[in-house]
Amino acid sequence: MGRSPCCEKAHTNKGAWTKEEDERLVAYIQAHGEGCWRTLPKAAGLLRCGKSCRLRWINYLRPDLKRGNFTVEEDELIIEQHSLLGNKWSLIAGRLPGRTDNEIKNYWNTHMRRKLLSRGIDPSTHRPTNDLAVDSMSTSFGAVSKEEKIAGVPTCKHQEKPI
DNA sequence: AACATAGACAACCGCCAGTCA
DNA sequence: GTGACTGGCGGTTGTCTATGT
Repeated sequence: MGRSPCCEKAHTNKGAWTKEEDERLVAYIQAHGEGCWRTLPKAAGLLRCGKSCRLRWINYLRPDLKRGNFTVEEDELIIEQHSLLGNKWSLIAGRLPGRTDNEIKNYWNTHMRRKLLSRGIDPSTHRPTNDLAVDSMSTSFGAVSKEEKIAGVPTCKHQEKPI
């Protein structure tokens, strides 16, 4: 069928955001709210894709973000939530005020994986690493079945979204 | 001092699900 | 009921910095 691209790629900037772009985006959102991401870049005078603006705002520019190191309590909460939810980063982020899904995902993939491995725990199954051979296929997290969702495992869409 | 490697994190890509005409 | 559009998500990549040799 061929989806239409989310934006005019030929006329959009890519890569790292400049300070000026950040300022434009923040100023626009403070004045008009988040609104429609597709039209926002044009309205704000940014040569960026709407998705890119959304990501930049959510992951970096939002005023309620708590930046800096994760606390021990946050570490433990992430491990606990990951063992329950798997790679549902947005859900985990919803339980950590001021943290974003991207931040948690990066933190997991760099720090936490190694931390768990050093404890002898497999980061994807939360089982002892020497206990892995058995049914490792069937216990993979991140692949939540429709049945599981219907049965009450919270879905990420439009739920528990941090503002 | 120069280079190589690893670590950290920002940003992009493709897919999926919800909404609406 | 159907298809297009949009927002949102998770996986992956790219780039910059720190550390080791």
